[in-house]
Amino acid sequence: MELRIVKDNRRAAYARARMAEFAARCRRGGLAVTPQRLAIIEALLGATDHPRAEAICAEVRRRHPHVSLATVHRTLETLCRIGEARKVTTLHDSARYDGNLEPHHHVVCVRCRRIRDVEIAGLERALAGALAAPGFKPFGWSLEIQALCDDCAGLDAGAGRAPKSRRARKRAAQVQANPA
Amino acid sequence: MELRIVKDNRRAAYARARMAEFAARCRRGGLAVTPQRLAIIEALLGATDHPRAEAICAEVRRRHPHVSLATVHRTLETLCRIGEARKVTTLHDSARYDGNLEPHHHVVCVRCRRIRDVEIAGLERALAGALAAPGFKPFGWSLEIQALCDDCAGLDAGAGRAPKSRRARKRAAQVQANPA
DNA sequence: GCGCCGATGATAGTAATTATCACTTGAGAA
DNA sequence: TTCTCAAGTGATAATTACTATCATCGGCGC
Repeated sequence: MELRIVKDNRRAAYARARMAEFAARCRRGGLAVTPQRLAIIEALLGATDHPRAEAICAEVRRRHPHVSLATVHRTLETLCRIGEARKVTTLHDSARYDGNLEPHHHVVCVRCRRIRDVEIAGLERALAGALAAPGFKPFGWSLEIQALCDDCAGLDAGAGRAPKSRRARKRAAQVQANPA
Repeated sequence: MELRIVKDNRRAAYARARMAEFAARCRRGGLAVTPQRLAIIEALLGATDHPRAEAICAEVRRRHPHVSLATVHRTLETLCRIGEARKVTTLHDSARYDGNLEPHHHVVCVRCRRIRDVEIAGLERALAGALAAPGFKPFGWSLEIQALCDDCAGLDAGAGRAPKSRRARKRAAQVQANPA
């Protein structure tokens, strides 16, 4: 298996294509198309460094100095919900530790924050030697599977009840649409 | 490729083995063996739910009610540094967003928090169908490669200078030993 | 053009770390 | 065993990244 760093220069065309259909996608997702949302998705598509909300906000403010950081936070979460963005740091709420040093991977319920260890037979072998990303010295790796656990999937299918995460109980409503 | 949830009942023996060599490993890492550290690694090895610092602290306090939450935070990071624990949430500092919806993966510099997109040819195909973890409804997945970027590796090899992350500049010193 | 409900800005509030610092203690030296 | 001292700890203040609240604004369906 071969690893290849994604080139930044591929991005311009991709960003243009995404911007072209953004308004339609918003409406399809039941969202109003606002100048803030346009500016935020544009800034996100223009960045290849997986920015934080603060960085997006700074970029957006170059043209729209009035935009609030709170709006940027809210909008980025909204974009993830309708599938227009991904959060790289799935469970960034709080640090989670693992005593298991054997090679293994994780299934994560994005709603209740449950994490289970899983083993994937053959994956180590298949990836061996493929992790030498140019410009980096790798020392570990792990596969993360984003999911809803059966309990949470049941809740979502039903009426939608409160999640158990710390920050943001309202996440309940948000996660609803994320897993297509 | 086949996925298998790691059974909790395997853990007791594993935990015992790890505890048996913990003191020696601490000394090898240049760390004092304190009752707090013993209690914390024991609590971590006794848990299969990838606990937060607060949960570890609660467990530890059942026997050592005086232990400080700050010590638990510090110790967990220390354990990661000497390789006795793993942090599941590699970049939990702050939320990072990605506008790239194409299937891809990430190389992460744990020191300067740089993230690059990478593609791994054949990985999608190899894993197809293998992600059905019993008890979960998966909707996404991604491989994370933990690394030092060349810049940071250079710094570490040299004298060890300040990192760029937000929280915790002292992390500089800590990361030093992690990538074996 | 009108009106409504979602969206936004400003700001206060919250939670998870992290820093600080005085005091304690593990562990090698004597 | 006792001594010494740097590493480790507890208590708590400080920081930071979000999240809630709420008055106001403005897309968008009519």
